[in-house]
Amino acid sequence: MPEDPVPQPAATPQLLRRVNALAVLGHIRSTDVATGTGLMARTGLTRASAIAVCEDLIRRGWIRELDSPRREGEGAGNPRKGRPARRFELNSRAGFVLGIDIGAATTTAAVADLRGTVVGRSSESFRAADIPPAERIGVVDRACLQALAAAGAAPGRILAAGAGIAAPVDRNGKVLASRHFWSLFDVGLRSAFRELHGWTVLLENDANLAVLGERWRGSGAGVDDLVVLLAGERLGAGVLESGRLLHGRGGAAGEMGYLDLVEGVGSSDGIAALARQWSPAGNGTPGGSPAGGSAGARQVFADAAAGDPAARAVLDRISERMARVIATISSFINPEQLVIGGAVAASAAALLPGITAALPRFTATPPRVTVSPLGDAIVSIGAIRHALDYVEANALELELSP
Amino acid sequence: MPEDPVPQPAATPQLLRRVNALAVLGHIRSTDVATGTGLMARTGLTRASAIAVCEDLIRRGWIRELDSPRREGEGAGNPRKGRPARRFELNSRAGFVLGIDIGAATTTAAVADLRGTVVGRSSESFRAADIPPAERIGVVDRACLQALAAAGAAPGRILAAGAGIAAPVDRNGKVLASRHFWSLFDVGLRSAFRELHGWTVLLENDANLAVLGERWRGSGAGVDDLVVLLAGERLGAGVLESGRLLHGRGGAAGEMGYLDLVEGVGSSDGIAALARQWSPAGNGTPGGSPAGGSAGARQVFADAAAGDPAARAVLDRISERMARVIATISSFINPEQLVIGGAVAASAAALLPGITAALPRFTATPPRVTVSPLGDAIVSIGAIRHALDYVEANALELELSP
DNA sequence: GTATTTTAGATACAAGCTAAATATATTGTC
DNA sequence: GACAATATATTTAGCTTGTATCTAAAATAC
Repeated sequence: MPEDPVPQPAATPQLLRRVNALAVLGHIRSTDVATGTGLMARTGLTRASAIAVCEDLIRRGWIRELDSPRREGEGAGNPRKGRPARRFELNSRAGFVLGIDIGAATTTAAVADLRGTVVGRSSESFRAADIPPAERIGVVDRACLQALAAAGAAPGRILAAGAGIAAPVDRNGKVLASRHFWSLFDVGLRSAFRELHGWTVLLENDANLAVLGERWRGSGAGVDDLVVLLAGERLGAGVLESGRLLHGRGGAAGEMGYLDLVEGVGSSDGIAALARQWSPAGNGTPGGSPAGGSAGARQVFADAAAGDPAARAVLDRISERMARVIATISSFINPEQLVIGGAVAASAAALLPGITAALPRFTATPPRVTVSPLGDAIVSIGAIRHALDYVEANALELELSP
Repeated sequence: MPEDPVPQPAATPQLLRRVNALAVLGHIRSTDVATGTGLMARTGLTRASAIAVCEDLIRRGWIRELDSPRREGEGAGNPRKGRPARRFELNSRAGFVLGIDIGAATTTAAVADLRGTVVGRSSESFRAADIPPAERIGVVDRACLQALAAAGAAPGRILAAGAGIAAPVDRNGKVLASRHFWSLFDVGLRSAFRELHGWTVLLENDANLAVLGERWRGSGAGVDDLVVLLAGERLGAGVLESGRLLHGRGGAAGEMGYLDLVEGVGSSDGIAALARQWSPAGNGTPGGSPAGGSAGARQVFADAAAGDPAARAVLDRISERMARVIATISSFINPEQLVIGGAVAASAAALLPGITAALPRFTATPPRVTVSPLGDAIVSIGAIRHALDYVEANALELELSP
């Protein structure tokens, strides 16, 4: 007999405390030191409620009260007279999150505290391409444990782990790819980490995490309609619309593999190939034989910077192609800003003027185009942000270990 | 002295009633007749609370109680024994909404009750292209008042009006287009209708409304990742991701004007032009001179249906182009389903097999492709849905006039 | 040392929900 | 036709979380 499920549990008085506590916690997180008066202003609660909520949060371990009566020179907002306010601050080491970037060759894990400060980081490589699933998860696990050791945090203190892979992941964390070894990180990683350490794993597409990271700590700070082109081994887009990640039906939003526009553009190998293809026959680059991979791509950028006209021409054409890709994105998504990130980002600055110049020819609403300052860490930083989002939304349901 | 604004008002006990009342109202809306026991099951409330909420909703005018003790043969869920349940139903004529489709040439207004049943409809044409703003709003106003008269509803009973225009509209209802006469419907329509009748106008892009309508009453019923290609005078896409409309920064998401892929495909004029361009030199179509506009397009479809090979070839090429557009959308949005709507929809059924066959060549994640059954009403139905969404979300803040 | 100012803490009370006990109306059975 | 069974309604008490208001405390300024 199938029970009628309750779609939304009834709103009980406890919901009020939950809502208000999250608002209070959010404000305390956003500021250095919070006082009752400050909380009243930002949350609309009365002092009595605000302080009751704080005491609740102290009991749960999320914040703590400072005992020193008041620091001098605290700033403009600090009144000179009156009874000193009770002061609360985030207990930023009440728990930690993991941000994991699972690449095809290497896995990087970073540990961050509740303020998002990275306190440990470690990488591990997959030795062979064809290792059994358990081994793969073992490699990821090792990177995580090393990062935890570096952070001096026990595994039990991890509140959530964000993990990015280079494959479509739907809203429920299910991996769509059937081709690669990625499919093994789906149920496998989640259940393995839950069993091994009790961790909650939030699996996401790497480009999606990149856009979260870029908005948080990159050049897209605070932009709610933001796209990151993650260009490296492959080209993927992470899309934020109105501050929300786009997934689409099967998590394949931003998967541009089939776009012939994209061909070659946006991956190191591809750029090297285009350079070979587009260069004058004999190959005019002084760098010698046109190497493939990132070395080849780097060579092209170096030659162009040195003034080599052939290399310049290659970059111009790449810029134009890139502009077309960006314009196409703008047609469907209309972002305010687009960030180029990933392995190509380092050299992408050279492409920026060309892209910006070409864009208005292809779209009426060109986004601002920038290059990510986050480098290799873009996905792991985004994974941290993703995990923190989860922790912040579920703070009152999570138990902090002492 | 700038007051510190309260971002989110504190959650007070009244919020509980609000949340629970909306849940109850939602269930009553979804069913024919609701009882206390049914509400308990769906909302998780206790009987006492459920009935208290109902009495509140009755007082406010949204629902009413049926006096007849119980209808016989009510259905399987109706128990045979026991004290008869109090029975509540939606007061579906407690208020009305307007759905307005403002086209370049014609404005159509539809009046619907709270269940979404259309109870009045009317159209008005813009006589000249260059009429002053006030006139334009007057034409729209006339269509609305005629529809209201047909519905037998007083203007004061309109709770919200959804209005669609063929231009980008951002999340705040601001029109982006500078070129057309659309920009005049921005602040103008809103303030005019507020002053004239006290109506709240929700302005939206027409394709966005179309996708809302299509999910509600079209072939995309219940699909949360849905795209509508609105093809007629122009080609625009309305995108629903996770049940939410995509706008992008300036409301220009789905504006494909600049995409050269799109050229010709998806508008009647364009199809006629392609037919002329692609037909064998002398023009093999028996329909005589290749007319432009929808007549020309219709001719191509008719010829193809009659077996004319040249016309067939034209349709094949159009199908392939259409498939490429759809595949590009899939790369960025990855919808579960894509619906072709608008003036072209009537003949688009002939293109469907070709599109469906071509799609897998261009994308790994092809959406289901269908043709809208809503015809010309697609935008106005979507506008009704949009207005109803607003009314349903703000029911407790809206005052019902008796 | 006293007034002023700012915050804390305490008390009273209101809204909304749950839970449990009691009351009521209908059907089915003997 | 009385009575049990059943499903629902209604009432009462109590809990949680708020607000509002009053009083107390602790600092600065003069």
